[in-house]
Amino acid sequence: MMDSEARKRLENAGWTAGDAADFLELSPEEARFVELKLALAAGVRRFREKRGWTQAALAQQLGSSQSRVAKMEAADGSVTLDLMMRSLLAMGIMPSEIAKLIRKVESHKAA
Amino acid sequence: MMDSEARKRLENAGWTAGDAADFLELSPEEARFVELKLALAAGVRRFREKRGWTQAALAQQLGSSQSRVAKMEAADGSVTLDLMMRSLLAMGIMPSEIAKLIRKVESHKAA
DNA sequence: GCGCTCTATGTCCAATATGACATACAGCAA
DNA sequence: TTGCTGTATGTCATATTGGACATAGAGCGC
Repeated sequence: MMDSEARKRLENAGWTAGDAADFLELSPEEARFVELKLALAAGVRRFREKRGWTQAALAQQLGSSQSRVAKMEAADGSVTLDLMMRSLLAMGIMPSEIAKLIRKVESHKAA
Repeated sequence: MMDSEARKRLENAGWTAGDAADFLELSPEEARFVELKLALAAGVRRFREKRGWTQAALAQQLGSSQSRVAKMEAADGSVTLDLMMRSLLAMGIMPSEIAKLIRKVESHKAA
């Protein structure tokens, strides 16, 4: 019931360090969700830099702010998947590319 | 392939911010974002039914409620991608399967 | 050193999503 | 018909996310 919610909130407070695989207390679904966010966050940064855009430029494209973009790329707990997806789409990334980012998530799991 | 169906559901979901939903007035990014949600919503329903779960059962797994699951499957505008992703993961769907759902969301007819 | 640009982090509060609840509807069986 | 099960839809109080802003840090050329 509240178990996953509470734990998610808890983890959100300090999950910016390192690989998602070391969250030993997370259930597989929770771990995958976190890894998903990390993968998309990394994707946003990668594509943005590839384009030579600043965070402020992407923010403007999104109608958001530089600080939000920074948090997003840091996979801050206060940033939703929605914003990440919108960012990728705002950079013209195709769903097939997004799918690639997601497909990579399941690979590394044991810890 | 499912353009008209997607559009119908989109209209049913009351998707645009202002007037009656019209798919064709959305920018390409906005349209892709909506289609992404539609695809994931359909995926949630498909996998749930495949498993023989009721909406209430999935809701319990999620720590959510039947009404929210119903809205989610209807791609209601009040439901985030986060909840959809969590739902898929809660059903044990692998990221590679989710990637498949997303990969299918390629471009629709340009305005 | 300074100044400039880009990024990180933290705090506001308005906007939005949330679960819970009520209730209506659809289908089916007795 | 009634009763039961599952789904749809609307509302609401509370929780969470949003953009905006301030500010600090990092890197770089001068």
